[in-house]
Amino acid sequence: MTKSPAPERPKLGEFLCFAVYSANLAFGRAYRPILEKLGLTYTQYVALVALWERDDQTVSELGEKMFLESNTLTPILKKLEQSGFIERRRDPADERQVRIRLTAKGSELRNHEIGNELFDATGLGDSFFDVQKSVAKLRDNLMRSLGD
Amino acid sequence: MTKSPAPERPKLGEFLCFAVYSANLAFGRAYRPILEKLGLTYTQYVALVALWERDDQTVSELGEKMFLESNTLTPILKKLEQSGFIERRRDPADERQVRIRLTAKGSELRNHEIGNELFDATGLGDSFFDVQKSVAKLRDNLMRSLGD
DNA sequence: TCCGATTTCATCGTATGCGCTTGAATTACC
DNA sequence: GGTAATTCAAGCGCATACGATGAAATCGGA
Repeated sequence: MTKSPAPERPKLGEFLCFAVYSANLAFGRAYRPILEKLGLTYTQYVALVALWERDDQTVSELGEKMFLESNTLTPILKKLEQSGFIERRRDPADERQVRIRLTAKGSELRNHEIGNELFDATGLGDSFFDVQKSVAKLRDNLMRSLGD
Repeated sequence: MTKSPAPERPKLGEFLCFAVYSANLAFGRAYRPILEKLGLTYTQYVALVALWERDDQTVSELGEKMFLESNTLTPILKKLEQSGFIERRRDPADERQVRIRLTAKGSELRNHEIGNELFDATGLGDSFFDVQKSVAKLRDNLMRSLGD
């Protein structure tokens, strides 16, 4: 959306949703060549970051942090398993759940300093953190508005 | 990425790219039920907004505004044509180019006030415009860093 | 003029996202 | 304690994104 009192002819450049959409495309393009060298896609990388934060999560837990459902996550996790970054195993205590664990190969990547070179590319300087917080808040507000 | 002096264990919640990624998911989910009623997907809607701003554009021109290439845009525009929102026609003066024009049906939607109800859902209040500008700037900086 | 380079759109294969549905396992409830 | 409801992962179809490639039209220099 644009703003509360909408202009007669809304312009793409005034849409917050489009700014977010296109910034996401830009991040995807910026990350791709970096992650490609490691044999990772962006979403796979996000899953690894979530697992570095806490290992041994179920698909749902991981999905909650990534804002994804199992139908999206399952194929991604299977790829990560094929590539040897993680292990997928049914929980013996509750066979409905699949627990995701990092392998040694998956843990190692943690020290790779993957996206740091992109800090400068954002060109935000000191406002980096403010923008990060604002966008996270925006996301949380939108997500909450869906749940009601 | 997170910040310049990286923490030992980067947390998902500190990533600007993840904030943008997940906010984009949230917008997609917020828009879906609204656009569904009109028989539009989000990307199709963006294409229409760009055409409302200026009608009769080539695929490349539209792609520049939407930050998309013809390989992504072509199937989307074909869908919009099938749905009767636009017309696709080769430019007689240069048969390489395909010109995109709104149909009457496509023009009408302009007055539909589509995303305005989402303004409140963002929960940003007065900072809405600042966030919009910051994220657009972020996108432009990232995109520029790719072009060099 | 002629032919190679460039431009423009389109096709193909891969990887998400998501709604819908299925199927297996567990829990709740009478 | 047996059946209904719930939970959880996964399968399927559709709609983007994008790199690589192809094909047609145009351009430009010898």
